[in-house]
Amino acid sequence: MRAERGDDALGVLDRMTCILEAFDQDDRGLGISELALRAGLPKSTVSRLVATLVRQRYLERDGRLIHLGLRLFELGQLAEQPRELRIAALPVMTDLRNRTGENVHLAIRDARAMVCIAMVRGRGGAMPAVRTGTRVPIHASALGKAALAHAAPAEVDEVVSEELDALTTETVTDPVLLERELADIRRGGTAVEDRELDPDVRGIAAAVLVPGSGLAGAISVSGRAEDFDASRYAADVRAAAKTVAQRLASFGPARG
Amino acid sequence: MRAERGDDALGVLDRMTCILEAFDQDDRGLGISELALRAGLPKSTVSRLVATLVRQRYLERDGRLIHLGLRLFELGQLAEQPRELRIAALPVMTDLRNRTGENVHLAIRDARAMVCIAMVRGRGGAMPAVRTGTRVPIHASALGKAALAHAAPAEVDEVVSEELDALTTETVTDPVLLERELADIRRGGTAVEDRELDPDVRGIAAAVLVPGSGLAGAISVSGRAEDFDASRYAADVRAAAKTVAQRLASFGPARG
DNA sequence: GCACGCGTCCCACTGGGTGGAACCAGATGC
DNA sequence: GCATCTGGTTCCACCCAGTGGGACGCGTGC
Repeated sequence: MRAERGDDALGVLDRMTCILEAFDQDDRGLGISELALRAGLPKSTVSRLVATLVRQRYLERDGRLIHLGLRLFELGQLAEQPRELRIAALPVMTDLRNRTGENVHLAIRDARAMVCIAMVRGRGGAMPAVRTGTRVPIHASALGKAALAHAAPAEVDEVVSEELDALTTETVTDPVLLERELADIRRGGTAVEDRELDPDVRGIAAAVLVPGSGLAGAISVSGRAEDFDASRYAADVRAAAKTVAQRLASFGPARG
Repeated sequence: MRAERGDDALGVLDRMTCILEAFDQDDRGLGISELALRAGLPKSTVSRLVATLVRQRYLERDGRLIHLGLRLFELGQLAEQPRELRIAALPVMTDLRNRTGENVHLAIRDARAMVCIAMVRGRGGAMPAVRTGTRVPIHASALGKAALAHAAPAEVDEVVSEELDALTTETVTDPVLLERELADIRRGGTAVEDRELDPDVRGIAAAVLVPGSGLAGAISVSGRAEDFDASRYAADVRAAAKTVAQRLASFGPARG
């Protein structure tokens, strides 16, 4: 009954990962047994490791329930890539949201997904489709398509070749159509998305491209599908992305 | 040349902590040697552990430079306490910022500090004194005082008895004065702060108190010291805190 | 060229980590 | 009341993952 990982040479850190991984979006604390089950580890091991992790403050414990700890949140905020981008982008995002009144998102590409690292809520109170810290599939969002359009052709092929799953009836899953769309994005500078991620949301995004060091992320404006006119915001989004890139470049020399 | 921790029975997880702890606010990546130095661990050990942590994606590596990884950011966002509070508070914060036009912060208490978990930038573009993920001393901020006022008397004593350091000339460091102020806060429902944290910032905050389960955090409005009138926002801040508490309570039964 | 600093690899040693089983605590039920 | 169940902790003999000093290789600068 070993832990279920491809390569079964697992050290303490791998076990720890299994434990931390076990938590997801929306559970309110797990007990040791449940945790052991999800992590695929013996209860005694989990009990011991959890005790250590609680001492280290990566986990918190409230009676029998275990939670991810505040310390983890703090550490996460120190992560460089999101931190720098967020600092560069926040004022620009706020400005963009003031101009448009819509929800504004900032995300970083990670493999086949975009990780949302900041958000400013619009005036309308439209429930944002994406929350900070969550991932969205790269092919099914304006953010993702904007980013993907500026990836190396080989990478694009790799993403596109894989089976693209449809999140709504509108999601573009045809490789050819998607590639064509990416070409348009490269030309026009913005990517649009029409109910491809959430049946009630539309959006428009632009990539944040830093001259020396390439793609840093993407920024988007989105709102309720009924009354959202993407074309109206294109210029603003493009300008915002450019400003963010400039600010980012001015902070310090690109790394790598 | 052992790692410098009070109790020197250190396992892998403790070593890992030493490594992750080594990163701070504003460095742009560390080399193995520098990291080993800061962590107080042998270079070979650090090299090996870092390799593992990179595999686990807690760290990222870009040539010789090591960074905290995106995965850590994602995990951190899953931490329950900040997540729930943030979800409950964000729309309310946005609304509060629209009413006031000033920077709005949300924080959670942790021992002698307040950890900022969300922020909405004001209209004025005043540089916020506090960023998401950072800590501010509990006695030197509106957020902190609002929270502290609702802690158990024993806890208050514990905090107050310790030496309180002055961050500016205005920071309240006298225990007696502070206790008196806390009493006022309990009475009036809001805490004010006048250049006590940053010589150019003033603010006002209210505690988010959830009936069954006590203090969940604090919410504040702050702005440039010159033209900031705390009293004008008192009612709004109080109302916002109350709304957040209600939303939080409505999400699910209190834990613990 | 030589010396220096940085990162990785090697390898004999050992104690931190393991996990099944026993144990304990509280809740439920008849 | 006793039996039972579920969830968490502790025990302890076994052993392999992790250790770290030192050798090695690489790039850099004097």
